[in-house]
Amino acid sequence: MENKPIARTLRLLSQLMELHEVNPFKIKSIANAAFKVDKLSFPLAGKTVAELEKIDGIGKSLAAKIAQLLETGTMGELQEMLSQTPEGVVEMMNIKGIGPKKVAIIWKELGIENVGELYYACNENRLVEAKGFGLKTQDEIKKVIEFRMAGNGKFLYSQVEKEANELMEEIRGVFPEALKHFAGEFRRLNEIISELVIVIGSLNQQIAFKALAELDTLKNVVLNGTHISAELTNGLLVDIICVDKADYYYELFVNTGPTEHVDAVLSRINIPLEQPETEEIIYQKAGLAWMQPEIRDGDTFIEKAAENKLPTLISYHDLKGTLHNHSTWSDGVNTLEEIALYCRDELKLEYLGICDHSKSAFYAKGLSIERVLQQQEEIDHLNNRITGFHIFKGIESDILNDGSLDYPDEILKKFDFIVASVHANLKMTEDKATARIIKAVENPYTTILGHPTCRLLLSRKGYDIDHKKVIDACATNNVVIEINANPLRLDLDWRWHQYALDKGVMLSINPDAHRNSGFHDMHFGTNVARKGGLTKEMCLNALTLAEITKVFEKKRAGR
DNA sequence: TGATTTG
DNA sequence: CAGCCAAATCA
Repeated sequence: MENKPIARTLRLLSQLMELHEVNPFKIKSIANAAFKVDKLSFPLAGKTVAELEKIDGIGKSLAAKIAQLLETGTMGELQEMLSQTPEGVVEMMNIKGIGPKKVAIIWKELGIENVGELYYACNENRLVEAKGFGLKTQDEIKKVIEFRMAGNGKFLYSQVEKEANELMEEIRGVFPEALKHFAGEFRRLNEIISELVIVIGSLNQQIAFKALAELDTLKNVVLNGTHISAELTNGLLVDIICVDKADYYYELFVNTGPTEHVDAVLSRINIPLEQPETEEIIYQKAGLAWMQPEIRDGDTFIEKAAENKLPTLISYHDLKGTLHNHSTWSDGVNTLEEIALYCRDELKLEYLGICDHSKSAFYAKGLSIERVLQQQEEIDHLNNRITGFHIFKGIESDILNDGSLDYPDEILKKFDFIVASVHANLKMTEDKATARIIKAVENPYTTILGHPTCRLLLSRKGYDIDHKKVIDACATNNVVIEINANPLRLDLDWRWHQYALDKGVMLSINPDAHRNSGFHDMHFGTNVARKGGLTKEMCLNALTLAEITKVFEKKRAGR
């Protein structure tokens, strides 16, 4: 078991204890341990009880609990608590805006036992009756539940990828001869997946059904004509379509979708389309260059395909460095040196931009002015010691309420580059939020605008901004926009990439890594950048060390 | 820590 | 009765 699930289990335990009003000191120590476990740079699995006890924040009783969790997969105390709590009540604690204290009131005072009932109660205006709740909280809860309902059954690409590939491997194992490929949203590299579609050619559906029903990765396998519907173990719907070998490429094209794209392409074909032998032939007959699945969403690229002017999409291996990352100086897990060596030796990158949190981000151990100076000293040392690599001094500066950055100019001056992003006060009207961001973009010290909308996919809407105005401001002020590569963010949304690129705004695929494994997220960032049509020429961190050094210097000279 | 909501 | 404080929650 990895540390993440351990931390999650401990947090759940602490929340349940709070719900059931257990001794607050106990709750505190468990919540604290959950936080600490999540921040450890080494795995807990395999440690003995004695070793566990030595870890800061873990005492005798917690060591025993974690050992039990590692051994049995659960904890007695947790099971005990869960048995005393309706499932729906546990689920309510995942709703942003209400914590254990408020859930306890909803459950015990109002007798509400699941999210559906809670939604109903909001609509009936019953929540305002309870103490601690007012109209604003009720409205907020209602909105959050509606957002969750809209995302029901949907998964992040990152949550699907591993299981999807395992399933494909299994299918390959069972039917090595058959043509087969992902289609649908997954093939188009969409950030959110509501159904996993696979097309198999040259296979009888009866035979396929029997074999697939045996697989461990699938449940609820049902045969329905040429379709086999099923679910992954995580609950994602799977649609496996069995077609004749001769129809395979046509069906693959149609089922890759989206419908608007398929219709648009097929409507350009006048001659009968007889069982094409590749997807390319379909596009060719439509007078189009073949389009990668990821650029088939929207209508931006069809025109370019007609003129044979499709962009050469960026790929992961074009990335030469990584900007916007966190170290132990703020809320990251790895030390500066560990990160630098990992980037140089494992990822084969030329440079690293370190952007720990700025001083206002208290919850993330944001750097005081003094700590900024100390960190920069350490970076100088490391740059002297570590050869064939460069660390840029950056900061992720909070954009404060009024749009200003988080340090005085004398300090801002000391950074090689600055990522400016919003973290607090997300409930703003579109006008105010846009003005706030634009003010930050106009600041001569801002190099990159970080996660522009602050959204968390499937979990938080983020705030509305006038994308055009913000992008225009970036164009005039020579500010790069981040594609935050965290699979929950992917913000700037790919639907705005072309608009930005047309305005001459560069984009940067930033992992926002808080641990070395977080650099992997650049794959997800690259996926959506491809959807947006990003080329390596317009990607800031695809520049070589020499090139990006010049870009930073030029920006600094311009202020 | 600091903002927001509520009582 | 305005304004302040305390508690819960989030980032």
